[in-house]
Amino acid sequence: MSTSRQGRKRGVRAEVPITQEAIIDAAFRLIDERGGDAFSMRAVAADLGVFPATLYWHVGDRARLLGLVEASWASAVQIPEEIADWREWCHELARRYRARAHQHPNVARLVIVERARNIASLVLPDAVVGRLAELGLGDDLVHAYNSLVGAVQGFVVLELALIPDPEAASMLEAEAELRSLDPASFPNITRHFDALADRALSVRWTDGAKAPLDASFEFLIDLLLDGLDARLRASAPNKTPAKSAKTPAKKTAPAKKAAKTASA
Amino acid sequence: MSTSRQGRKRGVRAEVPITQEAIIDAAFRLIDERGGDAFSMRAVAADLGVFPATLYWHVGDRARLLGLVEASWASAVQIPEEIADWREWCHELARRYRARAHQHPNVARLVIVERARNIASLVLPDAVVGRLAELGLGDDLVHAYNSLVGAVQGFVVLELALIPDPEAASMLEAEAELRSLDPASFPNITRHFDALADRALSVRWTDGAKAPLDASFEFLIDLLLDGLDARLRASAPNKTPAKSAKTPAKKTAPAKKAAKTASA
DNA sequence: AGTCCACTAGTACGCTGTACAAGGCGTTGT
DNA sequence: ACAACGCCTTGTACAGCGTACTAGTGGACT
Repeated sequence: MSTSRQGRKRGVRAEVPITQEAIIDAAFRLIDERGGDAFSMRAVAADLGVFPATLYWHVGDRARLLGLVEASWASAVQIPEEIADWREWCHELARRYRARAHQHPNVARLVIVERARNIASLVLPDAVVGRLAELGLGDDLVHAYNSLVGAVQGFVVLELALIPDPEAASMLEAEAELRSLDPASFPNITRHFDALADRALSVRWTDGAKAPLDASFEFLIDLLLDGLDARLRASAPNKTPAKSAKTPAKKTAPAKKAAKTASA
Repeated sequence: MSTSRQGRKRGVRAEVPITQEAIIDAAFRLIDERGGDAFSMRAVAADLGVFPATLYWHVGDRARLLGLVEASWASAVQIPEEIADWREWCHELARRYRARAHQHPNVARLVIVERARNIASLVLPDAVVGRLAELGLGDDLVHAYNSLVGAVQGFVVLELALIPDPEAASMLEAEAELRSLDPASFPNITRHFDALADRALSVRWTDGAKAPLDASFEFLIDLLLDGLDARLRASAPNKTPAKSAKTPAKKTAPAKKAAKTASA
């Protein structure tokens, strides 16, 4: 990785110019390829063949760099266009958000929780607020927003959370430990072990990046949107704010793009 | 905090015996009072008036100590008894879990995401699995479990996530930054700013521990349980697996303990 | 009385984030 | 043409981190 050892003179400029974007890219690659634990100011500087203080000159401290990495990560998730039905729109955005997280799980792990606040990370929230505001939720707007965002982001964080440590031995050890749980202490987990094994949030030994919980995520999103839809229906029974989805439960709904007429 | 400076001779036992529980308690108090950043092996050792190596003798490395702190934290949330209705039961357990997190936010922040896996932290999952298994969800059991656990834990994690840093100055700065967002870039957030200000997940400047999102949490739980209930109703319309809650939407449902006859 | 072992003092190594002085180079002003 | 300034980097330094490691004391047991 390290492109060139330090052999330059004192104030000489690097042969390849050190820009803020180059530093962000290097940090992103470092985290992505070698994991979050490998990320440090020194490691990023070494990757660029540069002393650590250089990073402080260009981007600032560690938290700021992580914030920029977050912005770079989040900027790749596109806001769905041309989806008229608000439920399909929310569903698709959630899918894209999670897909981006699974694309770079090491980055997502660091970035979603640390949440160094930066303006760039507000474009997704703004889009969600805009779509929900059309529904006429009134005072519940902020609660609907928090519920959707919190549940989706939170699920992804927990799904991608590291189990114990990246040693292969300890993974087998974790599996053996879970398989030999005492039925007297944990009667329910042991009884339904086959249904839960390596698929339930605390009953697994494989990383969420390697064993994704796709079906559970779809289930969660459907649960939330069904609940929200029911609430809308109850408060205003005969006013369809958008193309109301009739099928309430059928999961694996194909994301067929509903006509044009987006962005009222 | 530090009880006694190092003045003892080489192999002499500490005047107050150093047990595993004492170390866990010291770590818990340290994190709780001075924040997660203040937590280190050396700081815990200093609090006990002892050298760091002593901790490694009694509990092992940092990850293991954090796992024990998690167990101590989680063991205080009691599983509801004598609540017949499964929805009220789930709601109450979620409330207690979150209440425990808000009781020690600094500890919860560290512990929920790092999730050093330990057996002790499986008693809550086991209880949830047991209650959900009664509903006859079939293959959806694991998905219902993941949805509830993921959403609840995830929401709490994001709610308690630190905003930028604990300086008072930067909080005002963050507020000013959010108040002066460009309406051209973020039209929806700025339009509904009054409804979102300091109450929406990415549009706030106060710590979740100081400004809890109670109403949003209740909203989320209702959403999830309503959705799950609708799913049950749809798959088996005329079989009431438990006392079916009739009111689907009315939030701020008082947690009146429904009769006895728990644990079938 | 002798032996062992549980347990702690103390040291050491390599790592971290980040502040700071020092100095070379391109650009600009005169 | 020459001087001065300011950008950008080198290099050093400091305090703190996790965690091995050795040394050695006291009490318990044989």
